[in-house]
Amino acid sequence: MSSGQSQKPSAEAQAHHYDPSKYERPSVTVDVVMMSIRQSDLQVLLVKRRSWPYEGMWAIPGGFVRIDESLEDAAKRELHEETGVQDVYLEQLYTFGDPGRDPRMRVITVVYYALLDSERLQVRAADDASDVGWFSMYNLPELAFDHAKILAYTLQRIRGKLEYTTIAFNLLPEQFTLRELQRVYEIILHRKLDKRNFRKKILSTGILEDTGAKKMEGTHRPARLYRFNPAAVARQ
Amino acid sequence: MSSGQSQKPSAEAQAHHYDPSKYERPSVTVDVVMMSIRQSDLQVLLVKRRSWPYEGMWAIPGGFVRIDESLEDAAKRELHEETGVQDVYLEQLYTFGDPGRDPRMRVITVVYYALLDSERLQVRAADDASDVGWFSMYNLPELAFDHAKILAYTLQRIRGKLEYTTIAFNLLPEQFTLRELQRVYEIILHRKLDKRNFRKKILSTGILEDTGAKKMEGTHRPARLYRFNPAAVARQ
DNA sequence: GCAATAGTGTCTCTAAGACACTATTTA
DNA sequence: TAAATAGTGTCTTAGAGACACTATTGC
Repeated sequence: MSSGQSQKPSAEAQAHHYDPSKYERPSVTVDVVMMSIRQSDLQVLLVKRRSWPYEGMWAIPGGFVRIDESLEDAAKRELHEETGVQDVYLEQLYTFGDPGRDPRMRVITVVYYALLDSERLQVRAADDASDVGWFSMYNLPELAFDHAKILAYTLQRIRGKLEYTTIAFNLLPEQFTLRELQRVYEIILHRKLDKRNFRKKILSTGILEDTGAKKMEGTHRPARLYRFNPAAVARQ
Repeated sequence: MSSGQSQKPSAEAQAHHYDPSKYERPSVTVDVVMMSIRQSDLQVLLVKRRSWPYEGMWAIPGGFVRIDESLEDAAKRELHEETGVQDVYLEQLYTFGDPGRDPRMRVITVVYYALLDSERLQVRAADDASDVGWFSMYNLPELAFDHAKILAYTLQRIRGKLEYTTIAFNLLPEQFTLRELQRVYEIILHRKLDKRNFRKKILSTGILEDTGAKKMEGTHRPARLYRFNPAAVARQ
């Protein structure tokens, strides 16, 4: 049970009168892996540590879960504080809680990841004053705690989800071309995809809606702009 | 970051001298969804609550995470206490932490699930004295807390994993017939599978090894006994 | 030889992947 | 008309699923 009392017969006596306040409790934090497509690359937002332990190293942003907020609310708050954006795709990744992962005390961290449309981020581009920065998921700096492991696991997860979900759309603005969508897939999967097969597959699912508009850019044929059609996903 | 200190510039002053002991902390428990194939059914081990809240209702077994044990160790301990078995397939499912999910206090629970070979369980069959019982995942009693939601999510997860992993083997003894393996798939997916297609697909993966032995049982042709070959999985 | 379960092969259909040319725009 | 990117179709192959009969055992 997920409760304050154990129900095992073997431990019944203590369990029944268990007072959790008597026991030392771990701290619970929420860390948020915020990713976006920037400079044709999959990048993650990291913060630089200013004190022991791991002073000067980069870390995934996070903080304590407040006593009256849900885990997801804590993650949303963290996300908003760091990037200023709201209404973002957010998903729980995994909970890491090995004793000793933080030398100061026992910390259990529930990790979420967020996929951000870079266009909505540009507002806070000046944020890069000092100790917050975007890094390529393929070329990370030295990371504090077990954060290298967490980012490796995140990448694995979003690659898996890319195949059978619509998470890629969260990295693009509302309207986008098929080529832009293909680039998102290529960047995350880290390999080239065949243009004809990609378009055939995506369009055959029916999850895209032609907006009728075209993206004029440069001295070449303009591309159609599509829009994600959530209704089509539900229909499947 | 997954640590005791926030690194946001905005909160730097407090963050730098943050003392987590000043704040009210949530409790952290580990709940374990223990499942096994029993009576041609997918069953789950539940414990009956003896006190408020949800008195008399059934719940997923669980307990507090000790300050010096990992989450997985806590889950293993819980599993061993309830079933007496060790070396079991165990995987983290999800972390549930909405405020109010336990009316007594803020409890964040990291849920694991375990798939047990029913043959190894028979030793403790007499355990069903009073407040521990096996229930069909398809016909659950009224459950305490948010445990109905947790079990629904568990079923969804193992169905997904069945397709692209080898978790099914954890529900069978070391040697088993193809018919027995097919029954495991049918019970979890909750639909009939075609015998020829099932055998073709499983055997084509090469993850099974013919033991040479046969299972004689009843008045009919005996079936070949196979063994799971983990080496073949790695090779894939 | 009867009852009961084990074990086997073919055909169809769909989806994935390899692969190269035409269309449209601006300068 | 040149440069640059958008957009399109066919063939092959692999895997999924529908489908029915023969093989082996104990009694």
